[in-house]
Amino acid sequence: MAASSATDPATTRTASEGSTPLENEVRDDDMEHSNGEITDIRGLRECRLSWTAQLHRQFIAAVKHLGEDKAVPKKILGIMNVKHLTREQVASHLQKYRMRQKKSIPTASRSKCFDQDGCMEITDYSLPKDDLSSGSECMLEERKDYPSEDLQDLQWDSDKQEYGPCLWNF
DNA sequence: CGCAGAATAT
DNA sequence: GATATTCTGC
Repeated sequence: MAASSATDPATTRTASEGSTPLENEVRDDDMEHSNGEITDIRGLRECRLSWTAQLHRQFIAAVKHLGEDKAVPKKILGIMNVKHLTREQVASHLQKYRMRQKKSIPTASRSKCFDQDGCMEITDYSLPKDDLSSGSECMLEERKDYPSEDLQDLQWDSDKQEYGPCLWNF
């Protein structure tokens, strides 16, 4: 458990973020080799997108608007209108999102209902427009009157999830 | 050939 | 467990 994986994912930017804090230039390409040398730096690629609750909301809102069954990465991407962010990133997250539904619903069906990880109910699905540059505006209105059946996503992470200038390095 | 989905790897 | 990457099907 020495776990030195002090990733510290949440504290992306809290208060001040004026001075380019991270400069990712580390391209450690050291593959593992069966020599006596330590080369375990692999796996330490911190460049993963942190899906914050705010980002989640835009994702969820887009999915809800399109329809869970019709929501495809490209459309979600377009509706979210987040400058960076690739289709793969949305697709990857979409998998997780869908996986959660498939596991939550058929499992309990409607018996236990109370989750285990303390999912907090989000009653505010607004589309706050993150960044915009082109005239791509999305007028989406969200209501919280979904069928109470799909109540699962989101995990209110402490209080770091203040939304603002989403700036992940690319 | 691009996109979406699942499978797999990190 | 979460996200990225890879592979396959369409």
